Amino acid sequence: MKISTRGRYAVRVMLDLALHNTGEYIKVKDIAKRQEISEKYLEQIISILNKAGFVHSVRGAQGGYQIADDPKKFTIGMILRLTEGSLSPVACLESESNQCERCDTCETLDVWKDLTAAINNVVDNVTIADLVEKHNSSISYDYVI
Amino acid sequence: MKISTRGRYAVRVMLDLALHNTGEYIKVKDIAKRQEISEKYLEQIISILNKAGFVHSVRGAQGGYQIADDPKKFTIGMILRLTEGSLSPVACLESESNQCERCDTCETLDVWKDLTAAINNVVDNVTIADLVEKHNSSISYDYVI
DNA sequence: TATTTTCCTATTGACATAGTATGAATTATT
DNA sequence: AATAATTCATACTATGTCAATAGGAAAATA
Repeated sequence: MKISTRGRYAVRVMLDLALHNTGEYIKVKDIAKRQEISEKYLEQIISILNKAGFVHSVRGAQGGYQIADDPKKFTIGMILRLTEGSLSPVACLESESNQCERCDTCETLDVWKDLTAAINNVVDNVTIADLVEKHNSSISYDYVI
Repeated sequence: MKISTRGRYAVRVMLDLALHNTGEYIKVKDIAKRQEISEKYLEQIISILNKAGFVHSVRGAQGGYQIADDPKKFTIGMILRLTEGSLSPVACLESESNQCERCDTCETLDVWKDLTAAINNVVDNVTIADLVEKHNSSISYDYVI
């Protein structure tokens, strides 16, 4: 029941791009340095985000990445589902084709349905913008104290 | 983000033992047949339940297993945590020693905390007795219709 | 042309999952 | 006492995923 680094790093990449969205393109190298993540591994992860249109890229010197839309538009759920696949804790709830023959009489299925709903309810109601806001408010606390 | 067969089978074993709790000891072979799970694999899983005291066993001919207490006493969460380990989706929330150095400034940590709480809230509020009840009520529907 | 960057794909080591296999220990039955 | 039935313990295996690492091609800028 773990979210892999792939999914967690993807969220951090999106947040990093949102926080540093000055108009310039942001290099993987810089994200990797800030987030303390392997450059080469990050390349793979950001490539997933890129293919899905969550970020857009410019190649070559002075190239890099930008977040592709308003941070409000990206929920944690979207990012995790993209990078991790379905967040349902059992395969039977992913698609019709994954259903087993016991589904009709499965006494435990409702638990997994409730669990899936609870998970979705959390991750679909937090956006990158929320994390940006949280970050900014914690920054200003540092100032005040 | 998947619950493995180990955890899911463990829940089904506990439910099976609760449903067939006539006073006789129930053989792995019978559970395996009803649940369509490999006998040998089930042995390993029920052995975990046994060591934790969730079931108790009698060896030898006519031996087998019984659920060790009132089905109300066993939540899905207890069973899953026993067989799967922590249900927290990130390692940082499992124990002090798993915390990384970025914990203090980690903007995503709150999401994982909320997610953990949501998961726990579901699995800790469903007991084996609830599943028994659900099973019995669906049985009686079959009668009526 | 040289440099910087993204893009693409292959490979690797470690680990977990989902079993299978073998047999020892224990108890009831005959 | 012998046999059969059962749990208990441990080792093994095949497959897959994770978390990278590695090497270079393609594109854009300077």
